[in-house]
Amino acid sequence: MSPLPDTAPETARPCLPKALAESPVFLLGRLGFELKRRAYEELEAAGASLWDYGVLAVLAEGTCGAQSSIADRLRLDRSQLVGLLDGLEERGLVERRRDPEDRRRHAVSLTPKGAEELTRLRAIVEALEDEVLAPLDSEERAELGRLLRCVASRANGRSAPRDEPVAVR
Amino acid sequence: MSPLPDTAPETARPCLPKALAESPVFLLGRLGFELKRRAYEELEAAGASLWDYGVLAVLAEGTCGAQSSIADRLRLDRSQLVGLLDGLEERGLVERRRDPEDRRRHAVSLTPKGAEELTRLRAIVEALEDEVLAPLDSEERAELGRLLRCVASRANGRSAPRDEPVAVR
DNA sequence: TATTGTTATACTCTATAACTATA
DNA sequence: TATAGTTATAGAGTATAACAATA
Repeated sequence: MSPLPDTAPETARPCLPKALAESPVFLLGRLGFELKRRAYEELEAAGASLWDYGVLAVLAEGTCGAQSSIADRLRLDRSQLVGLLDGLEERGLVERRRDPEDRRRHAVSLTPKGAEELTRLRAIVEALEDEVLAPLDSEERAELGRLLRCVASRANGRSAPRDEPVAVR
Repeated sequence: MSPLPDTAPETARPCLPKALAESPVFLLGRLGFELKRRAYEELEAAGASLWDYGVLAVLAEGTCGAQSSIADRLRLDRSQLVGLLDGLEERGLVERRRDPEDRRRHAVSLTPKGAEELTRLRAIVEALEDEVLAPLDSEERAELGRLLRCVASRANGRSAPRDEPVAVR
């Protein structure tokens, strides 16, 4: 009605347009993005990166016979992994050793110190998880998890059949 | 057991470590990120960007009395908005006109062509939505939407009280 | 010649800081 | 002086390409 008053009414509180705020996909995208940003931020404050966390988590499931297998699992480019492993190795969290049978390869494994670090980082991520999921009771959390896994499993199987980077961060 | 065979068994199919793949927050982050990437990609193929979509969606709810109000709603920096509006204006989708009462301000509004474009882009996003949510029946979709809104509303109210960028993309 | 790990380079997106014109 | 819009610059993150060693 009034021609553009000082503080326009439609922008009194900065909020997203309904069309977006109600779209599940938009919400998913925004939440996910924000979440990653926060995880990144908090891990960084703890002296690590989200990628570090991913790498350590992969190695916790067993030594990797080649660096590229880590990269593949995280859908990370090999060249990016190099720097990450350099940092982790310097900090004594992982160990690279040449494969005597194929001297091009490096077997990568977690050191005891690396396992400790993973525990520490996991605690940080879990705290974030608790905080973000706080508005949901345990039943709702389980349901959300189920729905997400359902969506994710298809997205994995179909939308990234080859080399589409999915990016842990 | 066997010392690092050619294709290490634990990496037969490149998949995420369980610790990550089962974490709802990690799933949320990954899905959201991937989703945004795809939306960005598909809109770009249609000659627009995710930001364009956001800006048009904001304007569809009414003329904005100042560019900064658009930026605030999308949690986008003012300086970034300039280029976006330039592009949209060149394409005749939005209109900038000086506010006669405060000549520093530009009122921004959607043109009829812009409204059409929004419809077109919305269709693209909705198609993506359908595709991604395909594994869920309509009841599950509604439930997912409910849970996400629940989590998001708190995240908005709490985690970004001031100037934390939440980024449409 | 193909592959593993590595290094170097370029590009995209975003964050920050200046600048102008109005108030 | 403060604010709206704009422009310019720098940084992070990532993608791509070239490279050396080994197969």
